[in-house]
Amino acid sequence: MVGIDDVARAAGVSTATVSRALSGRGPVSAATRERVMVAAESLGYVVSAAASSLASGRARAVGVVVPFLDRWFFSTVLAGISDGLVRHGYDITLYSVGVDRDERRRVFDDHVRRRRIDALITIALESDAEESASLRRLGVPIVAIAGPNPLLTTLTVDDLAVGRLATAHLLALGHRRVAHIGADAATAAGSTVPALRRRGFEEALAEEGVADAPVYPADFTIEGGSAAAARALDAEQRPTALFAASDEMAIGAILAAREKGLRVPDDVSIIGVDGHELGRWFGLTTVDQFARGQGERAAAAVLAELDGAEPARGLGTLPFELVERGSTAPPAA
Amino acid sequence: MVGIDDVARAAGVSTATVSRALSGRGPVSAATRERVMVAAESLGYVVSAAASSLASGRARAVGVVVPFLDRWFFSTVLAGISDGLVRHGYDITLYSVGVDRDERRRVFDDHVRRRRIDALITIALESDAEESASLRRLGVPIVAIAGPNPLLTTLTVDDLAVGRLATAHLLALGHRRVAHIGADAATAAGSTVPALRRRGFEEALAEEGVADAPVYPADFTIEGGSAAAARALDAEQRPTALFAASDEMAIGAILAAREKGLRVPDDVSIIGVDGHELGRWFGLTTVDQFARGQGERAAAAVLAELDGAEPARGLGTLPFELVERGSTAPPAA
DNA sequence: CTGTTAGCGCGTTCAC
DNA sequence: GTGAACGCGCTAACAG
Repeated sequence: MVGIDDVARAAGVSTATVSRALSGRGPVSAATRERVMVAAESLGYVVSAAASSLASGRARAVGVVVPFLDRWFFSTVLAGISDGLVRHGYDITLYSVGVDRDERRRVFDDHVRRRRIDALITIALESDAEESASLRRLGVPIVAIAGPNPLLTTLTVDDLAVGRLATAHLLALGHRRVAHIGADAATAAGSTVPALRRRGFEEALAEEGVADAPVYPADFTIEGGSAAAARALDAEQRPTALFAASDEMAIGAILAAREKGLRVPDDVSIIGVDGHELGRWFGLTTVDQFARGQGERAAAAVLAELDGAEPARGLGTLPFELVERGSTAPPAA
Repeated sequence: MVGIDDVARAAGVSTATVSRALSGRGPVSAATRERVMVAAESLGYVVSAAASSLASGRARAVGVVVPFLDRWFFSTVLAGISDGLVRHGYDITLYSVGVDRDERRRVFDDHVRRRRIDALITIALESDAEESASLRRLGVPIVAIAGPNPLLTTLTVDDLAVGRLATAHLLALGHRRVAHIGADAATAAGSTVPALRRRGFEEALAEEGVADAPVYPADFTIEGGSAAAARALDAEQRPTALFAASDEMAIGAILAAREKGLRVPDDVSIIGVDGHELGRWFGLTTVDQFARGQGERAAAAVLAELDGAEPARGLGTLPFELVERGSTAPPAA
């Protein structure tokens, strides 16, 4: 392997100078730098990340923790993160964790901790106090794309507002028999993304005096959305509108409606949340949350902190926007 | 930071013994190992990956290179890889590269090379001789999920056969006016996945004596598939069946057909390739290639080589299977 | 089975 | 602006 001393010899300087010239930290005359770079290039030298990291404490790598890799939202956010980070020369170390608490502990306390990373980004992890503390102990900037968490720097979509916006859209069209597809009663108690969207739904309805709107729990997949919608549409008092807490569920709902011979939006209006690329093909009205942009912003936030900026603890508010397509309309008279 | 000597002191042994006890390499008495592990646990010690990697040459990390993160096939394969690797204690370093040759060079020659990884998995990279050589020079096991490449260990789907299978299905149903949505003429010359699928299409038709089947180039997205299908279905001699080289394009084709008021499969049969989870919702007949399984197999192959197995150069053949759903049927009389 | 010792390859003081 | 020397934290011989 060609090492730093090979380059030093070839350039007729010391290893210290090579290090300075190549890393850009510390003073080196332009001429020397040039000679070093030429020598390094012609020898095909690249620093050893391990050695560099050990000696400097920096790693040029950012850890990213996701709960799922094969769901649209997460892979899209990840793509945004990658874009933002790669341009600045950072590598990504990927950690995929499930919901199992012990597995999560193991990933955080072993894998993440032993690998030197300069910063960490988590997506939709909803870390409790213990996990947050464990993360902070890593001693690196952390950006969590998740609900507000005073213990971490969070990039947050106001999902309560998202839920209200979607519901308000339905109400404004004149719907009063509305059902929700999303968090079940148990999780609704917490402040996870699904819980907040559901609560936004309930609050918006309450303000309008609409009571007893049913909620059909589902797991955020097309399949789950379809099954939940099927139940909703079979109800005695069939709802005239459905608010699904994700686009994948909303698409499932559209498919379920079609299977029942119901027309969207004539017989039932459907709105989702996400801005899934598939949405436009279904004419799905949705609240777009710009997933890719979230990843890019997380990357930018992390880079800013690495540049010495103060951690913007809990300040990052992410945009969202109602996108009206054809799946919602006033209820049939 | 708590280091190995803290543990050594706490356990009353040398650092070498701690290293041996914790890594499991080298002889340690059960009693000593136990004491070391307790000490490590109570101190919250974890090895420094950088130091360990520097000293041992191993990194407990595998690099994964993908061309896209936010397309179903790639994120699904990645999920499979992650599953397979994480269970064995390996971390994943993720590299996302575009098609730009210079960018690819930079990623491979700088990022991948400087970071110590124990192995590399590439997905759909179709590396030319130069890139393959550059990869081999890394000196670690490499598994490429891609077309056969004598320079690398490849896990290959026989895409020529896939193309033939899909086309044969259409022919067996009695279709003779068939069109393909996939590789354009320029790329069809090569031996990329799209090119092979297209050639399989052409060969199967030729054998059946069907000539001049049109090909409509598209970019493997729903949108591209939809646009290509729209052109195909507007043709003078409208095809009775469409073979799209990916499920996303096939879904686009179904949507395009619907928009034109054509019924699938009554007016036009459509078949895809992939096994995209969405397929079942569209009743899409397809050739499933078990994306997640591909990732798992790549992980297993890499782990086997790391365990000392011989690189199975170019032997890995991946399964595929015709999945008949409702989007194909005999042509209308 | 265990301890001692010498690096792994580089970044960083500190003098010059 | 540049070089010498030390040490980052750990593992791999080698002795014992």
